[in-house]
Amino acid sequence: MEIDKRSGCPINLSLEVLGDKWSLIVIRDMMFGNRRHFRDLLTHSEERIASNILAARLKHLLSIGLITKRDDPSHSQKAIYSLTEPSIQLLPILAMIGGWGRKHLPVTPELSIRAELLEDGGPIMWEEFMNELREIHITNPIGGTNGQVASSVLARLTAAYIQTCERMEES
Amino acid sequence: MEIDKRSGCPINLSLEVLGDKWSLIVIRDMMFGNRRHFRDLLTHSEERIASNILAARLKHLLSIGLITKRDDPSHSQKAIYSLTEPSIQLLPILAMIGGWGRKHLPVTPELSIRAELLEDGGPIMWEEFMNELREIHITNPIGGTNGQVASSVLARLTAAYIQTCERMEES
DNA sequence: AGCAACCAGTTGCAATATGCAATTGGTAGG
DNA sequence: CCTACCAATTGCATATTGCAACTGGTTGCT
Repeated sequence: MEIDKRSGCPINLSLEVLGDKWSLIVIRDMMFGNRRHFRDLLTHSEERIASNILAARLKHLLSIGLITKRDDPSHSQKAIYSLTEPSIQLLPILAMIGGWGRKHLPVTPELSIRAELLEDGGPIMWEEFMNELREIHITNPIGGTNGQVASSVLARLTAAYIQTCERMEES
Repeated sequence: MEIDKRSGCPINLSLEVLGDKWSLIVIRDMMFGNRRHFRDLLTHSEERIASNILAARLKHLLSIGLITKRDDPSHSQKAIYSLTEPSIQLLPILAMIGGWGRKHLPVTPELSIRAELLEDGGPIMWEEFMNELREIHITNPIGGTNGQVASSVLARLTAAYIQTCERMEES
């Protein structure tokens, strides 16, 4: 991949790690769409990522510790990808990037719901959400896969989002 | 360049516009290093961007309205690049990206000074800084080029930064 | 047992983007 | 007139992305 080390500037290093068109999309889907399997990330995303690129991104994110990979006990060849503390701490940045895009770019209203909720919620909601993510991805990464999560913020966000996605897939 | 429109999601659109390895670096140098000319951006940056790539990025940023270009009255073929309101509003995001990198990546302490000051300053300082940027880049884009700016925040930030850069160029 | 559907990827190949060095046409100052 | 500087551009090698088809394996159903 890329291990240039162009400079040790924090912004530059962050960009060397996350500054491409797909890494943050993958993290976004894991974070807000609760997508934890290869197939989920591949097919249920708006942007139709190609399988080889998804594989490369996951490998890369894995190698720098932004996600982890576990076997899914329910299916011998299924893998569960989880966020880690560093990637969970990207939440405020993703929230602000969404807010910026919503303000300055030609976004689709339906797909902006998530960004809008996050923006309205502010730092307090972000903290709450991050705690839920820690629970789901770090404390109990296996159980969090299916729907038994009682997390209110994630539930609120994904409900609106998944509904929209499915509505758009039909049409 | 790229006008895919993979989806209208705010995060995705932002990434389509800024999700590469150089665009935010250029904005960073204009914003925090007060670099307004091609030559400045080309040679006085840590990461040694190539001239063709810098030209392509500037053209791209220009085309989407994140920067503007004016003739420099002091030199007929010199151009002054300025930030616009949308790119000035990227400041909090750059500040947070810097903070994240500082926390999770192997940054160089000297080059982290800027990110540290920004982080410590918090949203209040960001507002102040953004107002200074509006003054320098929008209200009075020509005069702001050389050193007569009395802006305290920018002065504080760039002083530490430029000093470091020069120290490193010597060695 | 047999078969279709699903699983996480991999492969080959074309299209794009990036990185580097050299060069361009023009201006400024001495 | 000559050197230094200006904002790029060109040609060419390498790296990354994007697309479609395919792999080897597992699961659930009948």
